[in-house]
Amino acid sequence: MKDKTIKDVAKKAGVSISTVSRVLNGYGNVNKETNELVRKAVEEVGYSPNAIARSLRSRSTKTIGLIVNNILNPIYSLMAQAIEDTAREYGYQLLLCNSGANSEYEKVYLDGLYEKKVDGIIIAPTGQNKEKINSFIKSGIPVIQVDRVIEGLVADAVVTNNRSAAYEMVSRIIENGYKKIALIVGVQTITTGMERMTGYFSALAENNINANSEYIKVGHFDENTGFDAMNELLSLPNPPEAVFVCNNLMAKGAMMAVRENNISIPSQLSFCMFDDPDWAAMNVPSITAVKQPTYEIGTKAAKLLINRVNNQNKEQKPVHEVIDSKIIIRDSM
Amino acid sequence: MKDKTIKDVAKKAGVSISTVSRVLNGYGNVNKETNELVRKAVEEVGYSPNAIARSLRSRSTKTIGLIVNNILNPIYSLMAQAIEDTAREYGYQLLLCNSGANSEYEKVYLDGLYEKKVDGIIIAPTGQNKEKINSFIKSGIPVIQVDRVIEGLVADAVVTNNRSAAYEMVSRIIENGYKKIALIVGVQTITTGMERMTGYFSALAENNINANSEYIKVGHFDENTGFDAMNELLSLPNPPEAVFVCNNLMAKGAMMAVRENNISIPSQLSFCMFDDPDWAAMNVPSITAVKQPTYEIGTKAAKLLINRVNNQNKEQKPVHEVIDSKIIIRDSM
DNA sequence: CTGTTAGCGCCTTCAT
DNA sequence: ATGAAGGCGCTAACAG
Repeated sequence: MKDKTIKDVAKKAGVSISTVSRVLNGYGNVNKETNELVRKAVEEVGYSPNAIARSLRSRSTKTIGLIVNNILNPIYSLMAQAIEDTAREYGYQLLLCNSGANSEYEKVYLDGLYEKKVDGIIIAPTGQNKEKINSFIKSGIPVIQVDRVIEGLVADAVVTNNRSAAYEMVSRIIENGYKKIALIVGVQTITTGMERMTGYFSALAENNINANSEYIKVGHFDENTGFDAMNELLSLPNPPEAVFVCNNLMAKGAMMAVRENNISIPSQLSFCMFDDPDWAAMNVPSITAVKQPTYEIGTKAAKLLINRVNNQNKEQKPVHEVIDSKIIIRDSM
Repeated sequence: MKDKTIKDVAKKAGVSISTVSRVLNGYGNVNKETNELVRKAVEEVGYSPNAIARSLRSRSTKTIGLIVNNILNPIYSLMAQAIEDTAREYGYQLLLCNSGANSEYEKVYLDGLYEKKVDGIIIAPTGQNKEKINSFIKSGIPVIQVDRVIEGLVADAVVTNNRSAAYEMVSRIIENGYKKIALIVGVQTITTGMERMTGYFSALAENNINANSEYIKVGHFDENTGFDAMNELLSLPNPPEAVFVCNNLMAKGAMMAVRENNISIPSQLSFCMFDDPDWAAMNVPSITAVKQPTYEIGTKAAKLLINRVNNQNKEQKPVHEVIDSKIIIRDSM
C-alpha cells in the first residue's frame, strides 16, 4: 500500500499543497473553513507526513545521536533513559550507538550520525576522535559530552565531581582509621579515571599518608580488571586494609575476588566503590558507594543540547556543568 | 560551514553528478580513471553523503526502530545491545524508544517511527496497539515482536519458552519436597505473564497439588508489586514454603520484603525467579533462576528483521521462534 | 488568504 | 562510459 502524500490530501480537499502544508505546520493565515476541510481530508485519506522529505527540506531531523560505551552498564542505561525521556518531551528521537569503548566503532558511528544529519549528539567519548567530534561543532551541530570530557575540545559537558567525590570517599576511609588504602581504577587517558585517582592521592596527601604503589591498580573499567586487581591486592605480603574501587563493573569483579578468597568485609577489608548499582545495596554487607546523579546528568545534557539546537546562531560559550555525586554510607566500611 | 554535496564533487572532478553517484554507489560501468578522479575529488572537497536525501530518493533509511518497555531492565538493555551489534554489522542504525509499558507512549512512538520511515521495527509490545502495528505490516514494513506477542497479530516473533521453563522450574521445586508453592507474576494480558502462570499451574496439576489462590499474586511486572506481594504472602496465617517470582524486577522487590521480614532462605522459604540479573548470582544465598537467552533473542530478531527488509517481496509466512531458557540451580532452593 | 514555483541532495532511467 | 533531466515529498518565498 503506497503512502499518501500531501498531494493526495490537497486533491481531496480541493486546495493546493501549500495550503495543506500550512495547516499541517500551523503557521501563516488559513481560513477556518479551509483548515477544517484540510483536516478532514487528512483523516479521510489517512495521511501521515514523511519526516524524511520534511527533514531534507527543513534541514532538521528532530533526531539526536547518543553514543555510549556500553548500554548494559546501568550508568549508561539510566542516562539513556533520562535522555530519552527528555527528548520525547521535546519531540526528538534518539539514535542509539553502543561504541563498546572502541574508538573505531565510535568513528564509524560519528560518520553515520553525520550522514543521517542528526540535530545534535550526546557522547561519552573514548577520547580518540577529537577532530571528528570537532568537525560536528564546526558544522554547527551541537555536541554535549557526558560522563567524561576530551581535553581541549570546545564543547559542552555534563559530568559529576569525580575528583572531589573520590577525595571525600577516601577521606572517610581515612577517618575510619585506615592507612593502607588500595585503589582500583580505570585508564588514565579518560577524565573519570584520572580525576578519581587524583582525588585519591589528594586525600592521602592531605592526611600525610604515603601512597604505596603496590596498592594502586590501574586497568580498564571492566569486571576482569577488577577481579584480577583485587586478587593481586589480596595476595600481597602486606595487603591493604581498605579498597576504593572506581566503577561498578570493576567493583563487581573485585567483589567476586573477595568472595573467592573468603575475605570478610568489613572486618578484614573495608570496601567502597564508585557507582551504585542494584547489587551494592543488596550485598551482604551492603556497600558504601558514591552514587552519581546519572538521571540528572542525562536530563541536563539533553536539555542543554536541545537548547543549543534551537539557538544555533547565538555563539554562547561552552558550558561545563558539574553535578555532585552523593556518598551513601553503608555497612562495608 | 555548509555541507558539500555531490554537485561540488562533480565540479571538482569535472564530471557530471550522475557519474559521481555511480562511483559512490559502485554500480554501472565507470572508467577506472574517472573513478580515481572522483574519489580524489571526494577527498579534496571533504564530501560526506547526505543520508536524508538518499533515503528520500531510495525509500530506504537503513534505520530500524526498537520499542522496549524499559531500557533500565537488564533484559531490555541486553537485548538492545544484541540488536545494536547485529544492526551495526549490517549497516543499520537503531532508533531507541522507551515505552515505559505505557501504551499511549507506544502509540506516539509508533507514529514517529512510521513518519521517520524506518525500514522495520522490533517491539516488545504492550498489546494495546495491535491495529497500529498491523498497519506497519500492511505498508510492507516488517515487524518483529520480542519478549511477548500480541495474539492474532500476523507478525514474526522471537521469544523464550515461558510456559515450559516455568513448568520445569516449579516441577523442580516440587521435586525438592515442597507443596505450598507461591507465585508472583505479572499481568495476564501479556503473554509472558500468562504463559509463566500456565507453566506453574501445569506443574502443580501434574503433581496433584491443588492450587491455593492465596498463594497466587498477580500484579505488574515491577518492584513494588513484588515487594507488596511478598509481604502479603509472608503475613499469611499459613505462609508458603516456596515462591517462584516471575521476573527480575518483581524478584528484587520480593527479596527486599524477605529481608525486612528476616526470613531466611532457603531454610524458611525456598526462593526462585525468572530472569538472572547480576544480583541473583551475587546474593547470599545465590538465587536459582531461569536465565533467558536474551542476547540470542536480540540477535535473532535483528537478523530476522534485516532479512525481511531485504526480501520484502517474498511473502513468507510469519516466523515464531522460541529459544529455550536455561535453569540455573543455585543455593536458594 | 491561497496558489505557483523553486529547490533540498540524491538516484535512476534515458539518451548519447 | 558518461551526461541530462525528472522526481522522491515537502517547505518557503513570492505572487496574486
